[in-house]
Amino acid sequence: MNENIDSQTMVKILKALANPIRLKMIALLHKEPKNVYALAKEMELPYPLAHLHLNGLKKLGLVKEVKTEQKAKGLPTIKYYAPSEFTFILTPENIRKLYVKNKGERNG
Amino acid sequence: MNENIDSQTMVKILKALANPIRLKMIALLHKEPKNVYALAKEMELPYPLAHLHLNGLKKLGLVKEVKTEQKAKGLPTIKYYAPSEFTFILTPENIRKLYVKNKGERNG
DNA sequence: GAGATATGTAATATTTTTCTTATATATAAA
DNA sequence: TTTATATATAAGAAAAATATTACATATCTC
Repeated sequence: MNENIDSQTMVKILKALANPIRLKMIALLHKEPKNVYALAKEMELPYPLAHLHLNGLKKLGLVKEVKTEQKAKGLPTIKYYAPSEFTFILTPENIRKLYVKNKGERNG
Repeated sequence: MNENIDSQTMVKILKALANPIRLKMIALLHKEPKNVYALAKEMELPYPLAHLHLNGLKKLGLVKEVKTEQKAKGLPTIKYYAPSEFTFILTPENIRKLYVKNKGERNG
């Protein structure tokens, strides 16, 4: 799956994705990077709610700021987000591996 | 990812896996099929809680009954569970596909 | 000036999830 | 006869997640 991720982190990532709003956000941002305001409009959500959900994804590194734009001085910088290029392969075997502690394996 | 699964079902599956107890259950059952009582003891959980969590996984088809055993007549049948052989590949692209409605594509 | 654009946060309220306690059944072992 | 084995469910309590409302800032268009 993903390099040395532990079970607690995996639970956090799964929790982040296990929500209809956040999952759809990933889908929409993958189609085209968007700012929170545009995302909120498109999804018909109040801005603070959209901001809250996108923030959760951002904190876990599932989405990233990919571009900024300032239309005029004084106006807030518009921030465009896109999903990061994650790949999580969920199988019983991979889930089991999350609990096999990885004692810092390295070459050298 | 997985044959014609829709976003709502995916959210349910992710919710089921996005819990430390349920995720560990999958890991433990993958190592070796177990009954709920044994699982509860091993995880140091009260039986009703273990039963509750395993039931959630069972309802979604993430774990299955693989063997039953009755030690004596009158005694309850011991039910052994193991994870089903699921594979969910989580990528932004696969998540996007969840929202592209699949108009019953078939051959013939 | 009102409404739309655009950001962000805090406080509260609501809803959902999770956990505990209690109930019920039945046998074997100590 | 108490404890351990083994199942299952329901009710209520506690905790966490989710959603709303309000606030603060700033410009542009109508």
